[in-house]
Amino acid sequence: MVPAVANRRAADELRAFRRDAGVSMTELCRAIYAEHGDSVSVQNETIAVANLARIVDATLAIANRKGFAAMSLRDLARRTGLSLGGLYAYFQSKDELVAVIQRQGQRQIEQVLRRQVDQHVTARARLDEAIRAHVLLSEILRPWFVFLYMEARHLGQAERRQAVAMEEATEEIFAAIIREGQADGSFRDTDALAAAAMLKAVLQDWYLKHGKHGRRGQTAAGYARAVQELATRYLAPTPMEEITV
Amino acid sequence: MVPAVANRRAADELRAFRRDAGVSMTELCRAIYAEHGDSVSVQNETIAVANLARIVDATLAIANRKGFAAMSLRDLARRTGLSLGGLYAYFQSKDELVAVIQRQGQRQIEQVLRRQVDQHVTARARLDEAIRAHVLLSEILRPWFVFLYMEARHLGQAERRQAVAMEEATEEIFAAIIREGQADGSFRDTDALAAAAMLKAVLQDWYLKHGKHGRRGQTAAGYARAVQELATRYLAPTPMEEITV
DNA sequence: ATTCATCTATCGAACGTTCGTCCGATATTG
DNA sequence: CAATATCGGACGAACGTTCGATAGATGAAT
Repeated sequence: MVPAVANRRAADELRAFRRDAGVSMTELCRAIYAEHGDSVSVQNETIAVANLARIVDATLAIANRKGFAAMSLRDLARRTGLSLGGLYAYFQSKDELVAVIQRQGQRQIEQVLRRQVDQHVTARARLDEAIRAHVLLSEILRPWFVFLYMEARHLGQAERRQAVAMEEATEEIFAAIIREGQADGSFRDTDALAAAAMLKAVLQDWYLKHGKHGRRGQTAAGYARAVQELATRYLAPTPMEEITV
Repeated sequence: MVPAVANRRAADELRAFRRDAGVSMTELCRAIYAEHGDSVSVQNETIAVANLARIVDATLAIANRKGFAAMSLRDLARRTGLSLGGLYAYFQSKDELVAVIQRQGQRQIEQVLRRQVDQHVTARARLDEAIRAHVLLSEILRPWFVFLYMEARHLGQAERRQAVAMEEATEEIFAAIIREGQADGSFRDTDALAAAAMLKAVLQDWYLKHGKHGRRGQTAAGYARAVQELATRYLAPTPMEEITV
């Protein structure tokens, strides 16, 4: 296939996923407003969600570039167009802002991942879909994924503990699928959790090193296929004559 | 093998590597003093190197926990036992401190990696050694590796550009070995750079998620073997009868 | 051996800036 | 006109950085 055609197909696949998965900045901010409405003193939902989206968008953009700790609320005010005082109508403190983004991001990501995986039956298909969904979702919500990864270690103890738990839950989705495949003989017998951890590391590279992959002409859909192939080869049942290693 | 025995062997391997590779905090700080002596106003080398070691050690510890931006020089003074003014005998500004640690860390890591790889001849042996050396070195210098990874994006443009270049150079070490193996038929034909990138992602997981691996009882030497197996299976030449994919 | 002058490494108070946060004033809306 | 949403200046705390003071070591002169 000509590269240009492959790129177009990859873009199509991404667009279709975005539509089906139903994730967007607006949707996520509506969820934040619904759940943390107490912290938001603005009553009008339309206004509140729109401004929350600008605030979250700007926070992710600035924090991705220079880190949340180095982002000042004056940076945030400038980029959102709101004033310093105006910002405080949407969160109680800078610390609460990072906590809200963390919690809502974790929840949505895990939801989408589970929903996508559950549309398939066989272990092979479920593993491929988990990989594909993770890459495409992290492409759509890249700043959000980077923020969750980079800022988790700077949270308070309780919040950090929960972030770690949520991340291991995502890993366990992969491990469970691998164990299913081992039970029905489609995957070889190896430490499922360790295999899941390695797959996850490769999946995270997609959004953490986005610049590099982009420079190399890699697409999200293409990367997903490469990781699927890695999983396939790593987990392929060992032929009898090769057991003597 | 009983786990306790395996753990002991793993610890032995790590100790042997530490001795052979000849890397240590003191050695690295001696290199910093030799190269950035202009910024250090302290003449006595023994004193200077000892205090540099305390400063670098404390910087890495604090930055790993809450990020370099959130580390104040008062934090650093408390942990090193030096005063605010005393710190400034060892660097000209907080920004210079992060830049020095970055540059010296990058240099030493790449040196050790190349030296270890060049002790072997065949592509298989060189790849296995590159993987082993990366895991063991990142185990010894874990705070340093984490610092390089997490704080690179907060540097100035010029410094960041160089950090990215150095990281891709490390990746190219792996890619070159894979190409050698493809040329002599010991590895299958696939995108060598993409394969190197995936391996590197898995290698980075070892130090970025150190807590998780530790909790699961994984050792550095054991992790290295797991990654070697991943590389072996992913790069194994495809048997004739399976080509019809 | 003692003294004194010099040099070195370290100290910690102080400076100007910027930070997160608050709150009375103002603009906008139904 | 009342309610709501936003504004921007002000506040104390904490920041990176500077600099004159100081304690200890060194070495030459007495």
